[in-house]
Amino acid sequence: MNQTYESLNEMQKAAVYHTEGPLLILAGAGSGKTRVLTHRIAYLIEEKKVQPYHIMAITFTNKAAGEMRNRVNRIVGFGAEQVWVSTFHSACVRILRRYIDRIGYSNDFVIYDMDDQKRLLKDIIKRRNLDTKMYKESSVLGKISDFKNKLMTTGDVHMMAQQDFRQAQIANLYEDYQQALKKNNALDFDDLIMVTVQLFTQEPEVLESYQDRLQYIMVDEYQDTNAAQFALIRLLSSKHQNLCVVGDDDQSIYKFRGADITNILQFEKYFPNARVIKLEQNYRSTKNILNAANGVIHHNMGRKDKTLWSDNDEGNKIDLYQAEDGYAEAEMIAQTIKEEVDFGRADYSDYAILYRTNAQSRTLEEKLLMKNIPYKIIGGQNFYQRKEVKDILAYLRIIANATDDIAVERVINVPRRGIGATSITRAKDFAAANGMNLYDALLEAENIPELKRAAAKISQFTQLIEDLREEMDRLSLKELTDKVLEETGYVAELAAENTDEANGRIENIDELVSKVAEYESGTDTPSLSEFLEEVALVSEIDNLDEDSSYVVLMTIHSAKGLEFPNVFLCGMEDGLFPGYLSIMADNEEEIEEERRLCYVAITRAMKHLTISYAKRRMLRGETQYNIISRFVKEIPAEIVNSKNITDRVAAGYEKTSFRGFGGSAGVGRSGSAGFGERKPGGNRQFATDEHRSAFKAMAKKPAYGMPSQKPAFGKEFTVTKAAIDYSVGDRVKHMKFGTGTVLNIEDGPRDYQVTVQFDSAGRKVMMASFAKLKKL
DNA sequence: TGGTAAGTAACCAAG
DNA sequence: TTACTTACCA
Repeated sequence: MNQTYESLNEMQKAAVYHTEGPLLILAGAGSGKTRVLTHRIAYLIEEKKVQPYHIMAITFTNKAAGEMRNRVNRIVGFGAEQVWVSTFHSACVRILRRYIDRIGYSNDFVIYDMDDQKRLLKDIIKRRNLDTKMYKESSVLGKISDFKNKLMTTGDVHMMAQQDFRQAQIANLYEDYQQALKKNNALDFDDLIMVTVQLFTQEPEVLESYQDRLQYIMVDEYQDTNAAQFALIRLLSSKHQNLCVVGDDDQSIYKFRGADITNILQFEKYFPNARVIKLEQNYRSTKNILNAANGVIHHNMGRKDKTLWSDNDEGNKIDLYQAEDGYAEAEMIAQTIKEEVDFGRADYSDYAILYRTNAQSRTLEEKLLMKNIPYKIIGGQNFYQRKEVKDILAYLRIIANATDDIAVERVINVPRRGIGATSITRAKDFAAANGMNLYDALLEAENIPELKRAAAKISQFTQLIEDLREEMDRLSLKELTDKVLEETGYVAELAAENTDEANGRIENIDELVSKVAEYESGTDTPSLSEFLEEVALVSEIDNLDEDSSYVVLMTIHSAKGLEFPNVFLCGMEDGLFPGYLSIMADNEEEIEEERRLCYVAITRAMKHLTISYAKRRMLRGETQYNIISRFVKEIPAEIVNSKNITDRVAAGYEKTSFRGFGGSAGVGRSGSAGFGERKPGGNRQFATDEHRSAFKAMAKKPAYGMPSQKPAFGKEFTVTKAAIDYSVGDRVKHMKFGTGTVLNIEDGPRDYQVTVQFDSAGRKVMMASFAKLKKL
């Protein structure tokens, strides 16, 4: 036996050697599952002499697929590129591009993202004359997504709705939406999976050809699969039965997008002869970190019993900081990182800052910027979802697919051509009345009497598109894109604006052009539609580069599957994490999902975990007072090193921040709107020079060092204890939360801490002086 | 009829 | 705090 496999532990070996028949690998966090998967592929090829062509590995992100690909290449060498390593979505696109015409679609379909979906559905809701308050696109879209994830057709939904009026309306919307997609020659993300399943069920010989090809199938992050994905892999593997899934029920955190945890909990039911192997040895984290994670996750019921253990050192205790507010928390994090890097104890790339919601990134970003710490924010808005990028892509989409109404509507008046909402509506009505696509209607503009003067402008637009389309074959993709920019005058308009924001947008467009060029030179047979497809399927995490030296900021969701020597887990407050909604839901399952998320966060850390929370925090414009997260309390106290924030950054924080930069709530924030880095969108990464200039730009902003901020310990901090006229048991009224009962009053150093059980808003802990409670 | 200013609702997480 | 709708003016 090749010594490659000798480095594996017994359980890992068992998983690698079990090649025939269904196999469920329950792989705890950091237990080396990717290693097992790659070695398993190597083993199949080298020892079992399976043709690489017969092996498929499915992951959830392109990044994970790329990594697996590299690792397999490294172990196996020649032939490995034949292994099909892919995400669910790209695998389905590849299958559909080839065969979707068999079930009545066109092979050159486009892929709609969330934004496109919303636009499409919004229109449909309007056309059905429904109250847009009652039927919001996002919630209807959520329902439709659920239907598709469960493989429910419009017929199924109608059937289910029966005499439920609202449900029937939603079924109608679903039906209209599917029709509209088809008319636009488009599929949404969920369709990619569902339609592939439909293809396989309706066209057995297509299915069989894939079954014969894909004799060994492996699925990573199996706990995140939904019913449609499960159906897909079940179909594919049903002939040869060599399905190996790897997952961890404790890390199932995507219920909200349809992940069905029963896929993993009941795997043995679906595959009675399945072998189950548990990987419980963790190679990633210190004992303390692991114990913290175990302490938390053991509070969940209904999980497969397992306990992660480790041979690693005990390591440091978990640091726990309490901060006055979100700014102080961010300051602490930035300061700690800076000190440790300056001392040469670590590199910036050793750090990740994790949070529950994307909104938290702003404050952190601000503080990192001030301290010249290079960072990268993952998430928020994907590069390809930014307005200007989507606009240009829309032009390309129209050129590739004239039936794409959404793209047409998006840019028909961008840049301004004097074609207003009314004209567009009239054109759309005309198109709808005649069963045409919008673009075809536009071509007829001269013959639509209602359009009057707008007709000429519309013709100019269609002429522009027709010209571009005509040149398409003569030009490279890059040239075509340049041509679009030039002919539409898009960049020219932005350039004329000459604001920071407009210039940022131009930069993004330049970046798009280089991505086009990059794609073109890196592909044998580049095509516009393939480029658009790639663009539709990239995720934020895909462009995380481990080799660059920057601190990474991201949500816990994005962090799944990654690891970092040092992790900051911030915003650990009830109401933020676990989220307000999950607490309100009064449903233990929701809290359990949040708890799993917390488990994922903790287990990202290899050596050092720092948890922090703030006494008060600005959230969508108002200050909130939250108590420490219940999850923190579930970590065994003896491995927690509890510190007050001032211990850590006493000098740095109190002297510079309070006075100069407004560490207090309210001040400082206002400065963020204008500095140089504010190109619209999410991904920013700073080299030192950019930092410096951004810093300068920021320093100029009057908001910083505002005179209104009284010398240190202004009124924000030295609160005279309010004379309170209520006591425990009294009924009180709060401006926002309404009426409630006082549960507890604690005498704090600066103020009274009052716990109130509100009748509708739930339990809140607040400072008496801020809460301004009125006795009833 | 199209563009702009004030007013209002929203925010969890993502391929 | 921000993104988007409604009301209003040219």
